[in-house]
Amino acid sequence: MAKELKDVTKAEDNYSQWYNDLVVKAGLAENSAVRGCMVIKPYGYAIWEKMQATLDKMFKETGHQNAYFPLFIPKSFFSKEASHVEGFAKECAVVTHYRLKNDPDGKGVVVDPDAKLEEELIVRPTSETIIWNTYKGWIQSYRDLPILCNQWANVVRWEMRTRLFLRTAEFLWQEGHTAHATKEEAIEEATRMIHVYEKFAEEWMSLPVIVGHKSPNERFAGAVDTLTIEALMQDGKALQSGTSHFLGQNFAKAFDVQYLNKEGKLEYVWATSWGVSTRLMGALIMAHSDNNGLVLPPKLAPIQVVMIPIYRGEEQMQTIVAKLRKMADELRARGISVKIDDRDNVRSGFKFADYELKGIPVRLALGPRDLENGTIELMRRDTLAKEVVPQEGLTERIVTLMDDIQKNIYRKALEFRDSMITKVDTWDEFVDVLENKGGFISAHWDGTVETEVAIKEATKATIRCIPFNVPEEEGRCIYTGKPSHRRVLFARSY
RNA sequence: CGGGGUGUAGCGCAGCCCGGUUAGCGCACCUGCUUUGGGAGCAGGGGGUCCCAGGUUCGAAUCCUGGUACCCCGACCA
Repeated sequence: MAKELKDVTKAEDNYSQWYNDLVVKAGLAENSAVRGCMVIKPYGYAIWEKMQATLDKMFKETGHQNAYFPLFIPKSFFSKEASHVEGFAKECAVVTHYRLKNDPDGKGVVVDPDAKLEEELIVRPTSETIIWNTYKGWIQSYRDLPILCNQWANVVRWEMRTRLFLRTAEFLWQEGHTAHATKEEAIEEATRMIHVYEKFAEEWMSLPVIVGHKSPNERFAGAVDTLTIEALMQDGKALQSGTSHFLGQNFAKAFDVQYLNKEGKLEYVWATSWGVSTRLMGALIMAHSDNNGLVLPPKLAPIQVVMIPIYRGEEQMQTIVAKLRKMADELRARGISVKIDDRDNVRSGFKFADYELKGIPVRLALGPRDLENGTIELMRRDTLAKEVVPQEGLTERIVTLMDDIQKNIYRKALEFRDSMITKVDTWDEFVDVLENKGGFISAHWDGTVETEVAIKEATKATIRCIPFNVPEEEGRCIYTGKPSHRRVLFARSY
């Protein structure tokens, strides 16, 4: 069959090809004509919109407001924070001219050399610099603080290698940028927001994540501390799914943002920034999908219930569809999104397969047999289990089922994730687990950047995070044998 | 930027090595009939700058040279 997916369980050697295939066939996105960019198709965008709406609400509940800052950043802004420029310089798209003209030698257009910009503009890879340049004008006194802004935007990072959703040249995201009077308040904000992401991942995406600190080498360019949520994909690779940075006074100093405190003394402002992107879509797809396609958690599924009439002849179809409409209305009244697929140009078997591919949580099929018996066939996508249930009480059953499915998907992902955290105390074991099992490796590390880099070079594994809740434990570094006070999590990652 | 692969109908591909009628197959699409409880069947039909440019040749999808795009694997990264 044209739409058949490869077997995911046999895809270890090329999981990313399988993933790509799924994203395209499920109608989420496709590669665009522009290098490294993607087209997000309506179905994929509908999922992203649900994510957006939920996150946006959570941000507002924690006191934040939305704002918007320019797409273009003057080049000089970038050089103001040294480690920031170093981190992003290699992947910036640069605007050098502002006009085209007809090609004097013939067809088409060329860049007009007379239209060269005095100062080049960078297409934002992230907005710290332009925002802090703006905040400078907003902040004079402690009464102006805190500033708690979020921006929904696109950013561009000219990556060498791209993958749909996980790493595209242009991607959609939100970036929160806050300014505070004290260090403690900024740290509290960064911590609060990583927990917002944690809650969103676990409760909406059914995606278990590990929350912790990034190691110095993995830290955001310009941050004092980076907090992260790390998820595990089904191929055993980790995915950084959201980050929240404590920026210290680095950007305040770079952009000279000071405020007058109650005592009349000038002080530099403390900052945070935090973001999640369309990469979350990749996490959602890679964490839950199976050989039949996507598996969407009900809270993020654009369509939660699909109804398919089974019929012979026009007359029977009318009767069945009318019955389905009534059921659909009842479900909608309970806030459940329902689609009735009464197309008669495709057969029901095709529809079944197609909605499974798209990950619709619940499928209902109503046919002549059910009309006689007062029943309906119900299938849940997460387990693929089918049962024939009475029409009586259907709405209540489905309301409960939505919750069940949401939790079951989470539980399944959690069991897998936990089974893929391996405690390791020797280097041989470390290498063996990486090669043959994958997943997170909980091991001791001497705390130095040199060791971290050496391990990365030897194995491609990086420190994904130093979990918040990791217990103190004396041990010896897996690589150097030097003393260590706690385990950290290593993994190969996307 | 290095290594590998692929560009032929909307999609997936065969044909190329060994040049030769009107370029072919599956899916999709259109029309009709029969079907419809797990990806329908039959019949008819539409759709092509064979990636681009140059060269060899009586003749190029096929051979040669150069370009280009995309995919996979690395390095870089959310």
